[in-house]
Amino acid sequence: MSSVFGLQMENYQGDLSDLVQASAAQQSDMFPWQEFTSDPLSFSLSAAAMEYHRINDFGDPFSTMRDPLLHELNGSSSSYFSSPNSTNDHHLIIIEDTSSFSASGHDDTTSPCNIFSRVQISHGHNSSPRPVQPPPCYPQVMAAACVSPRGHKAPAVLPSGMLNVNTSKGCLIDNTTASVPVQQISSPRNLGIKRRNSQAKKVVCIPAPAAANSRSSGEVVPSDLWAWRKYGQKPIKGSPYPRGYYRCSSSKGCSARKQVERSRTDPNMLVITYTSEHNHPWPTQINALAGSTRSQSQPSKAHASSTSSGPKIDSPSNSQAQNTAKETNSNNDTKSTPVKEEIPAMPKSQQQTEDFFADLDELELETDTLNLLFGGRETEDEVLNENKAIDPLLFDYNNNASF
DNA sequence: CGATTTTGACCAGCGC
DNA sequence: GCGCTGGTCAAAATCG
Repeated sequence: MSSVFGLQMENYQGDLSDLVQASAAQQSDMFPWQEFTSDPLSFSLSAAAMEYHRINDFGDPFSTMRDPLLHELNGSSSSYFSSPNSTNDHHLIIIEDTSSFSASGHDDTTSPCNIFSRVQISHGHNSSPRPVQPPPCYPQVMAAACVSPRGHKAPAVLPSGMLNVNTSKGCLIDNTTASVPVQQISSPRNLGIKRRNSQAKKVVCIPAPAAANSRSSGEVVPSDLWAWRKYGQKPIKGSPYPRGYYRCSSSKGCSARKQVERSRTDPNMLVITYTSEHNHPWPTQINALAGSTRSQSQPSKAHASSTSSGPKIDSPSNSQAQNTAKETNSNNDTKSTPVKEEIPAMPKSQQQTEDFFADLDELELETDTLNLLFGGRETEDEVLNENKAIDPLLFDYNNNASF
């Protein structure tokens, strides 16, 4: 299973998938990951959780990006998680990019340089990164973490709580030190693109869990904790894979959108582009249901083979689980649904990582403790922040401790 | 019946 | 100005 996660600037000049690859290569060059691969898992979930909370408590430009898959990438620090299994290391490298690249090669000058993040999980140190030249103004700050696949229950999900991202500070620094982006600002055409791409975007590159077992035309959409409704699909020039367009269905009026497409260079990778922000908190058990997709409302079916107990509709993570189940169900559907999440068979090499996620229970406990440490939140904003700070996936992990 | 997915059509921006 | 491409809309189909 591919193990590259990437969160990066949307407005990167060139193919996003290429960027993903480039990111992997660059990061490998920039950071001696192998030095981390031996780090015991104990390194730290707790430390990461602490850092995560610290980040969220002290604010972050991404904090407004309530997408659970995104905002959790906020933060500063370079915590790193390593799989106990060094032979199957999945390194989540979170990089915050300060630059603003236009997907069409133009600079988006309106976008704060630090509103985009880049997350990436490099392959294990055994893998040889491609000698790709990093794009201009590449992120100089990153955090790394080892993220194990969710296994058969939740593929391609970013364990938000596990992620630590560099704060905007690093980005700002990078931005100021970057020598490339400036030159991209001038073309009059940029203005047009700027208008179109004026909204902040985040690109998340994650492994396509269903690549191995999905339908040939199928696409695995890793679930995040939001409810998404597909409103379009378009073939993308230069890519054999269509791009799916989704909008948030958790709340009416929410302008949050995301695009899901496979990397043209690495079909095992999914490039998810998030646009706009959610104007509502994370899906609660109520709105998660309300906004859930058709398949999401089939928890019983989704978890039919699951050892978990009954439908899980009481947390955002459940929504996610349902999303995952949704994709799984799609395999059984006679109707062909190109864009579906699927639950990949867990590779043996990843089975060991289950322990890793099992440990997340402990992490959640620690998270709760941290919440206490950081004081109670009584105002609505505080509650909201807390909502953003707590990784719903952690709940999912707990609820699905059996996987 | 309500919500979602599918898919062709439409629109806007960009390159030539 | 025209064609290409990407993003969105909306009607029909689908599903529980």
